[in-house]
Amino acid sequence: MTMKANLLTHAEALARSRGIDAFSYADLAAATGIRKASVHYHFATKADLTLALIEDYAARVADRLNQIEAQSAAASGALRDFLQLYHDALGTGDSLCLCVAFSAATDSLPEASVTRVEAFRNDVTAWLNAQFDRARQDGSVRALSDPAQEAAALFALVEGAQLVARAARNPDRFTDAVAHFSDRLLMGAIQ
Amino acid sequence: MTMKANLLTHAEALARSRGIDAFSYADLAAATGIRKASVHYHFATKADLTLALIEDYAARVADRLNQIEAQSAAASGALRDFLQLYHDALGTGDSLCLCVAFSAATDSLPEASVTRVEAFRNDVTAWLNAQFDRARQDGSVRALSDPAQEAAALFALVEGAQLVARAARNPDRFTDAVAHFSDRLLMGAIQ
DNA sequence: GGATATCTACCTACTAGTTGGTAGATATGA
DNA sequence: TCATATCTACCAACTAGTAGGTAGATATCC
Repeated sequence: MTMKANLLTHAEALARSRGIDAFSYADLAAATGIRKASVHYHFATKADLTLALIEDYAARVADRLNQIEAQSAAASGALRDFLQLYHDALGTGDSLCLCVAFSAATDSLPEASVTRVEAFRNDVTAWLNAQFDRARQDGSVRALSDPAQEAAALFALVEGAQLVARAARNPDRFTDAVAHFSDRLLMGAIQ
Repeated sequence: MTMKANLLTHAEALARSRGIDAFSYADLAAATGIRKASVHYHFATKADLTLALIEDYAARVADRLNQIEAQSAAASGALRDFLQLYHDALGTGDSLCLCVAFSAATDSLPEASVTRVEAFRNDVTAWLNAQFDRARQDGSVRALSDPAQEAAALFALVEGAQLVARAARNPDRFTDAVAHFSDRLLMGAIQ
């Protein structure tokens, strides 16, 4: 792995476990074994670093969502995988998805990153919307209402569930919070 | 108002709009017109300040929830007031409820405050649980499942909806995210 | 009543450490 | 030789927190 990729990996882990405000170039230098000035060589400012973080993250999540959509036989299956994805992002309960971490610290983020996070949120919500549209066709979600409404609600639910689970340092809290929604996903023969 | 109360008011506003990490004793001194050392006179350390903040906040919210419960003729009315309370906490979209702000910054909080926030979260969830129990009696919530499950889901939903609305600087996003739940609250003759 | 002592609420001036960021030298490999 | 990647050594600005002092209100004792 290149040092740049290595720095991004460590920065992402730090941002997700501590928050963007709560890690420094010194932390990053210590984690990778190079000097602080060398970190600045790869990411001139912290604004550059946060933007690289969110872009890298958004690309990976987009790939994963496309993959989930392609693999799923019904909307319910895709939504179940989506819940699993956000559950797994918690690790042992000490890590948030980067979007939650960034949303919580909007004020200390440069404008470009704020805009990029907003675009990411919109993309994920649009993906959820598409799944609920599918569900309207395949009938794999019980008691379905308006897809856009469902998408907004589910996105807020998983973000909030992550926050609660991480604060309690217990990933089971995520499962508890989404249980009611999970129950609406039908386990039809096709999935 | 005493200077101590004044400091708490400003500190709460700063914590809710910027986050706990993102305001300093210098900011607080500037906001209240006294010197930094005088802020330390009232709150010796930032740990003391955060604990005072959450205790003050928890007491006020508990009072408000008791009031809501007492005033409501049906569970659906209490839950509607609860949604309104969290909606209003957003202001014009630049402020979170203190619980969300503190949950997002668990790592930079002293242990005592983390514990206090956790207790607050449990209290609010218990209150929601009680409302869903009531709903089981008065039938004012449509498609009701297990009260504990509903409480965990609704709490995560409002926290996530706050995060999304604040990141987008638009309180309407909160309303969108909770719309699906709102629709389940019956507008019976008793409320 | 008047002296003494204590308390509240603030002050100026400081410390030790951290932050993001820079200048310029040096090593490494194509 | 030249670009890439690293280094040492710094900087100004900020952080929470401390030391030591003061004006004025309030209590206590003779």
